[in-house]
Amino acid sequence: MLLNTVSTDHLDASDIKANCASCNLRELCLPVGLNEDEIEMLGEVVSRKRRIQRGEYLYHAGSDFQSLFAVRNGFFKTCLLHEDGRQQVVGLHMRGELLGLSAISAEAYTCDAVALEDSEVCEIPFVKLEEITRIIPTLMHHFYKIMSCEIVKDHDVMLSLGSMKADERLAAFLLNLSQRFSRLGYSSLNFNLRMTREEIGSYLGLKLETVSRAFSKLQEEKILTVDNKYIQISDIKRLKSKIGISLCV
Amino acid sequence: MLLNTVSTDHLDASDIKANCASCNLRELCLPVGLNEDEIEMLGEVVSRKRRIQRGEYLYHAGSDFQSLFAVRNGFFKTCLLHEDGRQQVVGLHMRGELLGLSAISAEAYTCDAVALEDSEVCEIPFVKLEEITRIIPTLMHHFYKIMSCEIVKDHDVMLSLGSMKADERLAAFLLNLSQRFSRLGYSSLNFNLRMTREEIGSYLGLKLETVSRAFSKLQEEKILTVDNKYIQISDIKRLKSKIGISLCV
DNA sequence: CGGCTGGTTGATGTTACTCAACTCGCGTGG
DNA sequence: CCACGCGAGTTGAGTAACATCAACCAGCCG
Repeated sequence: MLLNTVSTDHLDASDIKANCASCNLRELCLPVGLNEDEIEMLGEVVSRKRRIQRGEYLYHAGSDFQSLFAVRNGFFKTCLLHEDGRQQVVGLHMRGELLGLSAISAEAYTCDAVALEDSEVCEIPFVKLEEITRIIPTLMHHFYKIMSCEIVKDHDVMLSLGSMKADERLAAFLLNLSQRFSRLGYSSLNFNLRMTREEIGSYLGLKLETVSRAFSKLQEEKILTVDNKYIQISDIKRLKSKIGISLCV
Repeated sequence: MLLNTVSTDHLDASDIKANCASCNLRELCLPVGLNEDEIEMLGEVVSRKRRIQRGEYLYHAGSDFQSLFAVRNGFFKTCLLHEDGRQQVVGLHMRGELLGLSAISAEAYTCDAVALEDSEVCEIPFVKLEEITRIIPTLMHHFYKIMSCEIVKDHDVMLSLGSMKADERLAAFLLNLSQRFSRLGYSSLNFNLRMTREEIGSYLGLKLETVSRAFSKLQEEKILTVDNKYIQISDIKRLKSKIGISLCV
C-alpha cells in the first residue's frame, strides 16, 4: 500500500491565493465563456491553491464535503475502497478537470482522491460557487454541462467495462488519455502514464498482469511502443479500430 | 430485436398538461423542498405528460436535446448502441427519476431511452428549467444534487462491473432495485423485473445465460425465489452479504 | 549490498462465454 | 381446435478469456 500522509486542512506555505483571471486554464476550467468581470468574481470564490504531493490524499471518502477542487497541475485518481482493502478506481483526473462532483448529493465525499504525481489544485467552496452560479447564468450553464459531461464519461467507462475485452479496454483507455492530453496541448501520441499497471487494471476491471499482457500484445502488433510508463502510439488508426471493429467478431 | 415505433413529437390525445402541485411524486421528483408558489412555477415549466408504450423510444442517441423527462409512471432503460448492433444498458429508470441528464453536455441525447413497460413521462424543456433554477435557489440546489446522485449511481455500477463476480453483480443489482422500489412505497422483497435476462446481462456486463445461472444459483442457496420475472427475496441478509463478504475470499 | 516496488512472462486454474438442446407461454393461422 | 412459430428462459458441454500463482528482472533507496 501507499504510504500516504493525509492532507491537512490548515493554510501553510504551499497555499497561495488563486487567480482565475491570469490562469492558463481559463479556456478549459470553470471560467469558460465568462467575461472579465465574471472571471474576477469567480476568482474571489476560488479560495486558494493547494499543493498535494504524490501519494497524498486530497480528500477521503466519508469526510465532510465543503469544496470542489479544480486540478491546476498534476494528476489524480478517485477510487472506492472495499472492506477487504481492494479498490476500484472510478476516475482519473487531469489539468482543468473538477474533482468532488459526486459529493454534492451526499454532502460527504463518496470516494478517495489521491494525487498520482505532485499536483496543485484550486479549492472552490461549493456554497459560494452555488451562489455565484445564480448571478452568472453562463457559469451555471457551464457547470451543468460539466456535471453532465461527467455522466457521459462514466457511461463510456461502463461501456468499456461491460462489453469490451482486455485489449479493447486498454485501447479505449489509451485513446481517451491521448485525446485529453491533446486537448491540453500535449502530444497525443507520446505520453507518460501517471498510474501503475495495478491502477489501470482497477480502472478497467482487469488484473495488473492482464494489463501488462495487453500492453505487450499491442506492442507485438506494432500499434504502440511501451517503455515502462512511457507510451508511444505508432499506429493510432489501428488502435482506434480495436474499439470499433473487434467488437464485430 | 424489438419492433419499436419511434415516438412522435407532435401533441396527440395522450398528451395531457402536467401538474406538479397535485402530483404524487412531489416528494421524490424535482419539487422536493419547494414551497407552493415555487411548485406552481415549476408546473408551468413542465410542459406536458406523454405516454410511451412498451418498446417505444422516448428519445434516440444523437437526436437534438431539448428536454429532460421525469418518469411519472413505468420503467425505462437507457442504452448505448454499438456499430455491430449490440447494446450496453447504462441505466434503468423508474418513477420519480430524471432522464436525459447526459444530454446537457453535448446538446444531443447521448443514448437511447426505451420504455420497458407502458409508461408516462413529464417533459421538462431544459432551457426553461435552467431559467427557473436561477429564480428558485432550492430548485437549483436540488438539481445539482440530482446530477451528482447520477454520478454516484454510475460509480456504483462501475464498482460492480469492475470488481464483482457474476452472482455478486446480480445480488448488488437486486438490492439496488429492492431499495428503489421500497423508496417508492412498493415491497422491497417481492417485485417484478421489467427487463429481460439479456437486458440485465447487458447492464451487468454478463451474457444472458450467465444471468440465468446466477439466478438459479441464488435460488439454490435459498436466498430468493425466481418465477420468470417475479422475484421474492427470502433472505435479504445473505443477499447483502454476497456483496460485502464474498469479495474477501 | 539487500530489500522493496513495479513490471513482465509462463504455467495452471477458474469464470464466464459460446453453442446447442430443450421447455414454456403466447399468439397466429390453417 | 390444434399445430406451429416465436421469444424468453433454463440447462449442459466444451472453450476462450482472464485470474491466479510463481519466478524473475530492473530500478531505486537506505
